[in-house]
Amino acid sequence: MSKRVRVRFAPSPTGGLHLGGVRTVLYNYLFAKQHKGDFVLRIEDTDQSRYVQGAEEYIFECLKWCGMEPDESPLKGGNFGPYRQSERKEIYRKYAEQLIKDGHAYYAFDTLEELEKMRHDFKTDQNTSPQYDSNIRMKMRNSLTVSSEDVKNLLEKNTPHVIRIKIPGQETVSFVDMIRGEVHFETSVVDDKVLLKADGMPTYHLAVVVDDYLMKISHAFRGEEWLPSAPVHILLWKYLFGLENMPQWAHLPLILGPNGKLSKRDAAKYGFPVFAMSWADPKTGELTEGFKEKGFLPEAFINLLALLGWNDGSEQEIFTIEELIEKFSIERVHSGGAKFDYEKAKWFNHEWIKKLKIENLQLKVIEVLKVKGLSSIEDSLLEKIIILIKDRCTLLTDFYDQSYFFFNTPDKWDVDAVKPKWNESKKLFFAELIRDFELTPDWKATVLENNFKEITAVNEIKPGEVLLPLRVMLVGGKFGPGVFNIAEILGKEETISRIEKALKIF
RNA sequence: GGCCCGUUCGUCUAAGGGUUAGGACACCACCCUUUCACGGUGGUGAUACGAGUUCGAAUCUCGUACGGGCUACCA
Repeated sequence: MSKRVRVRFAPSPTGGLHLGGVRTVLYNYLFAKQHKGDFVLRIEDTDQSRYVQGAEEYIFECLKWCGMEPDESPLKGGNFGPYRQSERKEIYRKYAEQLIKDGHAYYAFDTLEELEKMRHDFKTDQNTSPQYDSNIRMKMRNSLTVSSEDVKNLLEKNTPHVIRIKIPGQETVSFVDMIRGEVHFETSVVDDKVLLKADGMPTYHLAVVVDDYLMKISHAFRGEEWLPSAPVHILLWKYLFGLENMPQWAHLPLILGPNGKLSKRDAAKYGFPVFAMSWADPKTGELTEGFKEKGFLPEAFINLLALLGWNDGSEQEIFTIEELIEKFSIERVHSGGAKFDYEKAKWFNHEWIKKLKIENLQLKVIEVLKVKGLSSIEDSLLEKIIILIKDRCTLLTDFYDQSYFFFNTPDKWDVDAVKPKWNESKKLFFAELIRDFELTPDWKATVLENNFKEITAVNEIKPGEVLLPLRVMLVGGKFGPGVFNIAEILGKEETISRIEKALKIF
């Protein structure tokens, strides 16, 4: 029988959560939900020098916004805690020492300067970045080269040291990746990675293996950048817990920017977000805008991310999270990296704005308008406006640009659009229009349009000649939905007052 | 440099040896629209290259080229 599905997302709290990270969460989440398994959030904060205040809370916020909350996490707890690696520090040393006892690891006392010297001294044209590996380890200062007596002494004197894995010299390490199939590595080109740092904290390599074991992780999905260190993890599994207990791996393709791996620089350079939510660096104060703040719906964000490297084989592109849970399959994830296309991302959002129920959309629009200083708008009024403009909105922020004129009487007009053809007969026309509107009992767009056309006919004016001026009078410029729809929503009093006000200027 | 992964329209991708190589975004044209959008119809546009296996290759194999990742007491 197969074991319970348990997956994890294991970010380190160092800053904004980017697209690739969210997609990794998503694939983990979909897989867990589809198999009625558990989705664990583990914080990998073993490098205190890179720890950033607030980054962990920020990650929780992002997952919440995306609607992918973990079943177990530092916040929520669970049966396999603690879920912060910094709080599990004591656990790792035991395993590292076990490895030493079994001859799979050793103490290394080399200082940072000595390591640097090694990299410099052994550097050749053939080997531009020498590694601490089976060829070099015997030339360094470690428990393989120093007498056991001296090692004991050094340890007793609390000499700073690390524990390194002893990678076998000639061995082929293979494993089956759920996306890539069988992958092989020669151990002769793998280096003796540090497992336990001088500060007693584990490195990623040790921590990921120990925690995946202790947390009973069944499937481990992570970014492709981890593929080169997979043999280290495989070997650790073999030495520590047995290959038969190892989770199944899947290395997800990278999400690329215009030039290689997507980065924060791309965001600044090309004007699209890379983080799920805005992130303010507490040190520099630098603010990077997120998809949420840019005006994306979480449904659309999830949807576009899911399709970046995966599809269900059909031509369907718009998926709800429920559909994704049902149809997702890790085997159909691509092996090649995907370049992020912001135009397509916006298209997804547009589709979702059209698809979303008005009630749901309304809540988001209220937020957007509030940010712009428009609050306490009557619900039924807002609903009418949303229905009228939603097809022309791609981002949630567009709802402001497409609707502010309903709430603010224009005080500036695109006079250039009107003035050149403005004349006395048009003035008279609008005077008559005002009189007509005042007497109109049924304030409906269709009625207004009919009356408008009748008056143009009587005055022998082409409707097109006065339609644009009317639009400019009502909204200030050459934009917006149908003029009579706008007038209907504005109401009789406001419509007439706007015409009168503009008439004084034109 | 070494190791690993990858390569179908500009971009995301479909096609489990036999299709006029399909769809979506973007782009272009036309239609709708007396604003701007939305929408509709159509169009331009791809199997990196070279060998092999096969009656037949985008699909399998090998090589080349190109792209990406890794090469820290970072994750």
